[in-house]
Amino acid sequence: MASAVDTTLLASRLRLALGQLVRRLRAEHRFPLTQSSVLGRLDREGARSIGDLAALERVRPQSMTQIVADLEGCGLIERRSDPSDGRRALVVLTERGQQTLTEDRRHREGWLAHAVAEDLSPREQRLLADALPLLERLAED
Amino acid sequence: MASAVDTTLLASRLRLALGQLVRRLRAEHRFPLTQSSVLGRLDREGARSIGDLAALERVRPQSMTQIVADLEGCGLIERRSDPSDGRRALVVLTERGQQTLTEDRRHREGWLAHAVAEDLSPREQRLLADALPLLERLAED
DNA sequence: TATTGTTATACTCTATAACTATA
DNA sequence: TATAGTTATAGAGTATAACAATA
Repeated sequence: MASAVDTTLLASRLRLALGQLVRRLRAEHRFPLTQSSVLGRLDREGARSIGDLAALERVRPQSMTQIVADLEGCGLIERRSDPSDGRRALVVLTERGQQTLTEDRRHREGWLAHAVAEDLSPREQRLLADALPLLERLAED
Repeated sequence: MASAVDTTLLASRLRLALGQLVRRLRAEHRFPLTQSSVLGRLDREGARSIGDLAALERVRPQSMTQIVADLEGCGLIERRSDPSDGRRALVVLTERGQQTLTEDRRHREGWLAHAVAEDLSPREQRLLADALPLLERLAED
């Protein structure tokens, strides 16, 4: 059996690495993290209400209103009123949003994808891919 | 040989997970990420100038000035003028900063350490620990 | 003149509180 | 009255620009 992991130390180093990575990402990417995240989610999962998006992205509904307004201003998403409930606004990707997202992916989403592709060996990429679901679980709940 | 990793997709999912994790961390921790990072670094590596800290944490010197001023306001660090260069200000942990840091660690640094300890199996903790150096390398350069 | 650090100011992202509209 | 969303405002965190002090 492998030696036990010091979870406190692990968390501490993870937090440090996360902070630096996010600062680098913010400097490199065209879209704020949450906006990018919302675009990707709409692409993968289809139309969503603002409240749903807020819950999924773990921001307040008021914050999501602003995020959606910004994306709408860029022409990347559209609102469609829910026919069954006049209060709800469904958010969908526009064609331009779809294109922008695809472009972004095709260009490897900038710095991070480049770093993953260039600085990590195939074996290390595999290791990171295996560990990623753990990060996603930690982020989920 | 294992199948090749889609680095674009990997980067995309990693970015998503990072965004959510950082939002959760920001909500859970007593110190902003960078302040916490600076305290930990001073503890591990000893006195550092403001310019050095800025470079290491990848923020602007002006931002580090503010961060150090906040930490000084809380009594967690002290400035000492460098006897060999009157321009430089060396930043050192105070006893209280040391205590605060130790406390924080002892309490598992809050949410993240708890999540790592509770939500991940020992095997998964090991996997995350193995992948962590990769994240640190990505954050480094 | 180059380097270290500070001050002043502004921008980005998200939060809280109060409000409107629909159910 | 409860729910979905918006508007207004504030706060944290970091950036850029202009400046002061020392080398």
